[in-house]
Amino acid sequence: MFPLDLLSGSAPVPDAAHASPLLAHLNEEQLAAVTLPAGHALILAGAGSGKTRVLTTRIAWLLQTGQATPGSIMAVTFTNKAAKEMLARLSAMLPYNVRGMWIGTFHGLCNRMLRAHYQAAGLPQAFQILDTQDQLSAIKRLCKQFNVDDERFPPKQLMYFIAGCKEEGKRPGDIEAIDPDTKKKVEIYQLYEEQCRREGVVDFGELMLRSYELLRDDVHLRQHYQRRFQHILVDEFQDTNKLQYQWLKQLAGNEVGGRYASSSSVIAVGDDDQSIYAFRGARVGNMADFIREFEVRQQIKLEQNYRSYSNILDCANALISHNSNRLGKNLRTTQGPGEPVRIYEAPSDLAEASWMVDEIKQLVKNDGFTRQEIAVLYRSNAQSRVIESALFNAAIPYRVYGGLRFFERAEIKHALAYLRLLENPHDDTSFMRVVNFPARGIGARTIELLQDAARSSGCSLSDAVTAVGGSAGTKLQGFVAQIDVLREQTQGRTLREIIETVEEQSGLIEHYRNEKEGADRIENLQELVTAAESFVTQEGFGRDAVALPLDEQQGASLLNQSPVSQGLDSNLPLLDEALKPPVGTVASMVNADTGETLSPLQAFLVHAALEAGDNQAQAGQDAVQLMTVHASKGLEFDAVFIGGVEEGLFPHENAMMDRGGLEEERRLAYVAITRARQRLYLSHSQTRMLHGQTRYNVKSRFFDELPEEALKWITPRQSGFGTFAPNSGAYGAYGAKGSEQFGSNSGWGGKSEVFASPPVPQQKAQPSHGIKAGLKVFHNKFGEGKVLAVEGTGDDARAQVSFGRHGTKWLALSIAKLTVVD
DNA sequence: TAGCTAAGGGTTTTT
DNA sequence: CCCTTAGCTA
Repeated sequence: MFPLDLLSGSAPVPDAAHASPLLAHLNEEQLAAVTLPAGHALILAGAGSGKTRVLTTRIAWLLQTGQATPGSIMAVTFTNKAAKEMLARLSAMLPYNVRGMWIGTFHGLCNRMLRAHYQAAGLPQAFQILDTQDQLSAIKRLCKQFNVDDERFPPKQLMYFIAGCKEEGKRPGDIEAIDPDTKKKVEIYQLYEEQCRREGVVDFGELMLRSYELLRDDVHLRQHYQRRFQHILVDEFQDTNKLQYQWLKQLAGNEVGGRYASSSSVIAVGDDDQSIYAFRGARVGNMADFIREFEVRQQIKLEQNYRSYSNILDCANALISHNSNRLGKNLRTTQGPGEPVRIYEAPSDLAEASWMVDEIKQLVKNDGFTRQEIAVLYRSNAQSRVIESALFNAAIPYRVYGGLRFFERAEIKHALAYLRLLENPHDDTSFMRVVNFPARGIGARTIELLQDAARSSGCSLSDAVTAVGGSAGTKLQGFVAQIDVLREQTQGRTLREIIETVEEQSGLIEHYRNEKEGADRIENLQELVTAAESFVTQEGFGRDAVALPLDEQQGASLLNQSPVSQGLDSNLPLLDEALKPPVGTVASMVNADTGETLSPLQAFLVHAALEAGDNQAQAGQDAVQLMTVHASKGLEFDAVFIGGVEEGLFPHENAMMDRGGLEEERRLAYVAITRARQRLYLSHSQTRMLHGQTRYNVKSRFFDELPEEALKWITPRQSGFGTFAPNSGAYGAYGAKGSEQFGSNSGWGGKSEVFASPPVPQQKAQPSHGIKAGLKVFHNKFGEGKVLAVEGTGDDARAQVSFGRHGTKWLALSIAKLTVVD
């Protein structure tokens, strides 16, 4: 579809590059990508093709060959994890400190830019960042204040609306609202913005949007950064949203007649087949737009896979080939076919889990797999429960990814709220969070009075306490006084001392000491102190910026040599911190206009908001890894189980609603499959407990899209058809031992329906229509389907029927003609 | 104001 | 089925 132009007509690669040990062991595709000549380029990096290696090696190569200086490079990633990995690999390759370089997440870099130019951006110097929780509570507060009907406008929905608008680059004034509902939402969006400005806070979307607007509207700043960043590298480009792409365009250079014909190079690295975040605003279309708008001539495909055996890759390739509008890519390996992909059909989710456990036991005992190299992946979190309990009962250590992260925990948020109030008493979100925690006898009524007072005088809650009379007012003033005392007490103390004092004096520690489940929370509060401590040392606080270690001096001199600086507008008061001697990330906290630095506490609060911390629970030793398919992206394991590969679940029924939903589900399956190095299991279950009721699922259509030659069905033959003895609730678990002797490409559980219809749940009264959950029925339009549930009686009776390809539908039995199939 | 009970709602998720 | 939240009562 697009011309693949491998280095043809390109500038000669500097000689030094060939001699460089950096480039050793790169394959042809990788080498081409690493040594791309200046100019915009797209690298289509397949799963397991060494994408991160290419990115980091490219940066190192640019620096080593003198084509770039550290200050002229910007590398953007999506997650902190990816940014950290890039930094770690780079610092291993380069002889100097890389922390001053502009390598980070979109939000991290926007934050850095806004800190440096807070005045131009119209922000207070020490603006705080709202995470999603904070944002929601801010919206709830606002809705209460302005009597917004939370039935018609649920705060969550308003939050999605506002975040969505910002991701599209839209301010309230940019939205064309015709219907009254949208008009109201825009009005609330406007009020929310005013509230944020009053309180001196920004949400995640605001970081991005404000930074974009700053570049768009300030020609000097824009030109400065455009001249500076000669090399822009973007990771996971398929996950960028509209605003992020626009932001990149501002940095990329001068738009001439709709084209980005600047001297800088934008290298976008991504994989359209692994785009799984459309639901949160990611636009795969940015890849095609990038090719068109930047007139990309250099496209390189990294298709050599270093992860999996070919049976696994054949499955992945075959599956994804069913998608349309792909940029086109086929993974290959030199590793040979390896083992077949095993497919298992279970009678129930319980049996599926218990089969997994047996199989895992075998893998560890007989096949030499380590537990931490075994992953169980699932489409939705709800599936983890059965698997967890099966693993738990078998005493197999496991670790579940996802859930609350460290800085999102309630006790941590409470402590942070106190800390934020020390910095900014007008932070009403933080005020509300802790004004009555631990309990101080300040209840809803008092808060209402306070909010009324604050609104009528247009001030913050903290300033309004004197306006509330009576004992309520006394209590409120007591709280504010307590914060003031804390601020006084912690003046000039180290970060560690500040946090310890706050945790103790606020009464948080005491409160959790009296709570029965409080021990963990106290431990976390102590962990917060530790986290702050390592933040201070790692990030370079407390060090004398003048006494730079040798590596940093080298880095500094390199940075100062930057030829880019000559092109910069010296009349601008701005100075990029990376052009000055770097002091770790602290440098990013230097305010370029005034030279002021954020205090360690301020910087730590920014860090806490921007990086929610580890996403994984107890870092147990050698544990089986459990996670959603989404969470598995970017990871790899020796053995992978993908459970619940069923219609309605994977592909998920809700995903089928929106356009392109099925294709995103398929990409999701593609991501899941390509996680496996050696062994891959796909399983589906005939019955599954969901929302308290048993559902009958047919196996996923994705099975039909896999190549038979690479598969092996391992469902054991049952003694007769008694698997579904009517009214029997429990199904025995199957031992994996010897199960494979039944495996064949066309055998049990394959293309043919093996098991009889599911059992009919026992019912007290038989409805007259004769439709019952579990029955197989026929519909003139949708064909054969399975009844999942029946509701109501008489003319109101309706049934939920899963029609496979046509999805799951609710049908009124008085209207729809359903006939029962044997 | 705090603690309990009923009701509602339940893809996927990073910053 | 199970968790979160809202509303109600002591």
